[in-house]
Amino acid sequence: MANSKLYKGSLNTIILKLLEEQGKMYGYEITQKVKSLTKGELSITEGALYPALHKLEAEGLLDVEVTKVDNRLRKYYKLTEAGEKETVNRLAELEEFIRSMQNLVNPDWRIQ
Amino acid sequence: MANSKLYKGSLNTIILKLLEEQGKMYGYEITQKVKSLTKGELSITEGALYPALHKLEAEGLLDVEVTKVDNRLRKYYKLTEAGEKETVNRLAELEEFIRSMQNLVNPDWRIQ
DNA sequence: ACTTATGCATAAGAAAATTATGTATATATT
DNA sequence: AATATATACATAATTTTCTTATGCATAAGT
Repeated sequence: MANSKLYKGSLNTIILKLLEEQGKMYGYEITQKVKSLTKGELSITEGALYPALHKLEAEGLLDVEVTKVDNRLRKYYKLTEAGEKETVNRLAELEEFIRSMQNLVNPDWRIQ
Repeated sequence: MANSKLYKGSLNTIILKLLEEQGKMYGYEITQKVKSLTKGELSITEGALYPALHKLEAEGLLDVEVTKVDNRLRKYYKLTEAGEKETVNRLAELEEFIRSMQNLVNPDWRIQ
């Protein structure tokens, strides 16, 4: 993965944003969604994703619902109320960060 | 620093980009430049900056020139030829990364 | 039969920061 | 004159956040 080193620190925000958008998702689904949304540019490794989900749950930002589909386990995650609030904050931070990065590396870019 | 956790992985690219732009810079100057360019949004800590400069130098991407100004030490860094080539690659990667992140967190954004 | 996809998880290690600390000189403030 | 802030470098200890490797299990494709 070309950009694998670059998304450090934003994984949690990506997870929260996707859950805000999609309502509920399970781990494997998140990895596939990120791949498709970024046309393969970013892939989340399982070694990063699952610990991140567990931590967000421990922090009270996510709720889990375990189900079985086709005889296989699925753990659906969704935002708690606290998670919804926190998502707003983290997204604002990430967007501000992206703008700052753009100012640094390409001051000519403009956001419409 | 609000966004301090978010630029992980991009510090080296930021350094290279600034040196490409400015020709030569010293460490303290880089910290101030990043602050001013991002209106205080990003600040590079010294504990991150100096090891990064040393590493880039060890990799042959930077050259150093030590001078004394007002009886104080300054270490001016500039890109080597290898550094100039690498800067192009890393900037392309970072820009691609930024676009990917935008697709994830705000698909409505467009780059002009 | 074998491989790939789906789905979870964790441990070991590496990378890249933060935080804390240290040294030293110059300038501004009280 | 004393003190604080700014300038300028550096490194060690620690933490955060990944990657890589490994493991288990079922389903679907070849």
